[in-house]
Amino acid sequence: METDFIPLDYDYFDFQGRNFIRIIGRNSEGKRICAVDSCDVYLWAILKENLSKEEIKKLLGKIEKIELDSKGRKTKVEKVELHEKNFLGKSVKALKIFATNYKDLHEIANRLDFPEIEKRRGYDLGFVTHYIIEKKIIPSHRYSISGDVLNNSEEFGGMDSVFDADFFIKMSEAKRIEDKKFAPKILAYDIETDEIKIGDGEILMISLVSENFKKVITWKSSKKKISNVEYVKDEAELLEKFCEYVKKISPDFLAGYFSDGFDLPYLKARAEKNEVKLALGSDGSEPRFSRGIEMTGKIRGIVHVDLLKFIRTAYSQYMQSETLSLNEVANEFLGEKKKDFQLRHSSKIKEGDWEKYFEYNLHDSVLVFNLFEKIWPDILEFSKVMQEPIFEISRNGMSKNVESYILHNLERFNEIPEKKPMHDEIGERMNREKYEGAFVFEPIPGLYEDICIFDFTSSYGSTIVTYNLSKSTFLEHPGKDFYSVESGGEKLHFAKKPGFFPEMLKEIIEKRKEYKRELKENPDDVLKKARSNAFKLLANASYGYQGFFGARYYSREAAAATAAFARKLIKEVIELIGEEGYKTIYSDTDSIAFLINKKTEKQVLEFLKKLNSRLPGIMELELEGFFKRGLWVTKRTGNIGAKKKYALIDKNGKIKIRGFETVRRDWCRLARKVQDKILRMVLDDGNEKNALVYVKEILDKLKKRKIEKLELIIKTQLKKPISEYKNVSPHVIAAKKMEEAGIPMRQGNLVEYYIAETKEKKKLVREKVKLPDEKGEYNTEYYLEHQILPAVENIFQVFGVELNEIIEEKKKSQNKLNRWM
DNA sequence: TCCCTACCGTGATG
DNA sequence: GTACATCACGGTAGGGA
Repeated sequence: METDFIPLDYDYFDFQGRNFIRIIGRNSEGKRICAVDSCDVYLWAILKENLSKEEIKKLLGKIEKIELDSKGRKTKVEKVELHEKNFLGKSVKALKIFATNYKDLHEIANRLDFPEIEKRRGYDLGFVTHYIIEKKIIPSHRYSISGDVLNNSEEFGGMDSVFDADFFIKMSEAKRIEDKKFAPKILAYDIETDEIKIGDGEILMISLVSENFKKVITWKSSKKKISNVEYVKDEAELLEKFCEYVKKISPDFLAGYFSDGFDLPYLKARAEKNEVKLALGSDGSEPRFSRGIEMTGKIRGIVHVDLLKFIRTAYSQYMQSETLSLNEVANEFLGEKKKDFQLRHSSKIKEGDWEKYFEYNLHDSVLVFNLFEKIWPDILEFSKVMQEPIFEISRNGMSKNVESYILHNLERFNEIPEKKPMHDEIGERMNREKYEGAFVFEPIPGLYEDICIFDFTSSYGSTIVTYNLSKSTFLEHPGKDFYSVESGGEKLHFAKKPGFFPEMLKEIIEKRKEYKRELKENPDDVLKKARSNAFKLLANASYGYQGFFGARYYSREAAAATAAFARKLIKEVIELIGEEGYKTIYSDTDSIAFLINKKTEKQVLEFLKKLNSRLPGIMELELEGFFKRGLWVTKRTGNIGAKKKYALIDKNGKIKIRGFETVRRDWCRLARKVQDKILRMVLDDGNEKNALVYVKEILDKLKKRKIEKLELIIKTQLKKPISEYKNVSPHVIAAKKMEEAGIPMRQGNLVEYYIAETKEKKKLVREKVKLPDEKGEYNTEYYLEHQILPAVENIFQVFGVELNEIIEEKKKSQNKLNRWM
């Protein structure tokens, strides 16, 4: 049989002592294909230098004789070949040692303790990754495959008859073909339960949403007929019905939100309690969970995607949302919110409210479904670019993604993969001293007019490429042709001969530029946008990757040198900008803000061109924008300019605020709103007059308690378990109070509280903490002194206005007035 | 008891 | 499973006066 096919889900099994890959995917007719394949299994033994032919031959003979008997599986080294390879850029002689089973590679590596062998590599990739590298069956691309169709065959122990697929193919050939649009079958799901802790309460309902399919399954409430709602007898039947629908719909993706950490483990736990099998897998198997800090739930044959995880790695740093709750994320991506419903224990839900609860539950799945469709192009491109299955790329952090990209591109450089760091090595790396990071210019506080901002495109990425900075190009002792830079009082040297890491990164940056250019011509091209985005993220993460202690290609020297070269260059550019007659007012890492000093925008752009022609390597400056005004303030402690805090307004009146309390979620809404408004007024008007009137109004309102309590709620994240805090800060007290109220608090939870008036005089803020629904009056003095004034004071200071004095004056005059009356 | 400083902790920038 | 360093600023802990 021959068919086209998009591989989506990969796993492997053993049959007669050998490894087989099982790939589930779909063809263009919408049929579900399960393809089985195998590949060579091997590891590398890198030989010491200057071994004679004789010695190598002898060694080969010894290795070929290795036999294993581990865990009842008898295997042996099948074949050994000698190859000319590269390892960390150096050419080496290496033995390719073939084995029967991937799981035996570790054991074989342990047996290779011959003095002729320098290093053993390539046995810690995982079989799926190894297979993809070996056979080039890259996830999410389209292939034409051929092979025998298995139908009730004895082969693989009769697996084909158990496995739910339209075709079960023993793959004999595969070739990549031109891609066309692929619309996967998605099923979104969401559960509602009585308790938050996994398995503690009953599952009340499950909602399922797919293309033209909406359903809530429940065993609660009287069986009033409501469209989309299906009633079952009890929780056990609910679980079985859920599995039944999943099987019937047979989706490519089962998508949830925080479903790795909640929905799926909850379902599993309740299934165990009810003694029901949660047969979600295509072969009737139950979901499997990985142990670890963060759980992941895998379903055989269906790709389980927890959207929260992908959103966290791919988007969160560029998002506006203050939390990654479904409500906020859906609002930002789709402009849709969750339905309003006050969640409570089922025993407290009145008969008439159940319908609302069902709607709420169903709508959550609708949001998840729509979210999936929205971010699907990015998921698909990530998978294609990193060449790993969607299950992995949707969960991996960016360091893992960078590493996947590297591993899948090593062969072009004839490179043997480096190993993962062992436990002790990770410890050593973590204990290493921090290196110096970016340069930040200390601004002189003030309101400035006519500002231009330049920044370096992919600054650190371009630096790595320009100066060839990587583990394999780092020179312990400088040789002939090298780049060098000073960092932390020592000189770091890197060979000029291009290394594979900078070379790969160069390709990434070039591709990113190419797709970005194409996107400019055709802004609606979703695919190009996704691809451009994937390469952008990859380029941006590569610097952090080299400094990351868990990286295979970790190089603190390369990371330190990257920061050092970037620091040096930006200082030189600031110098050049000054020589041209402009005045730099601020700079942070890769951007420079300067006054254009009565010159025209055209002149500035010409200067930019001139600058670019003088920059080394692939370093490139681009125009960030021209701005009408900009404001820089002092730090609250000391009279120097605050870094990482400024506000800009462009010619269209568009405002950009960085670092100010306005953009920080741990300040109350009132303080943030007032500061935001004042910044806007000051930037619009160019003076403080109107802003002053406004702030006085607000202060007045606050004193008269005309501000709603909701505006004064402070939100802070609990970053670790309550017991681990050394300092008992207000948010820790609030978290403790919530626990006492029966709300389990875990790290990552957002704590909300306000500061209240107290009968006795209390010194510490934490003694005045109350939960939002706790009775009490808000503490006007606190909000005045610790929220509003701190947020606006130094803005007025720029104009020589001391807000404190004005308030004091007012008090004095009022006192006088009182005396008169 | 008050005051000062070191340190903790969160959440920003890039 | 976990990319990096820099920075502002509120708050508490804890010592000295």
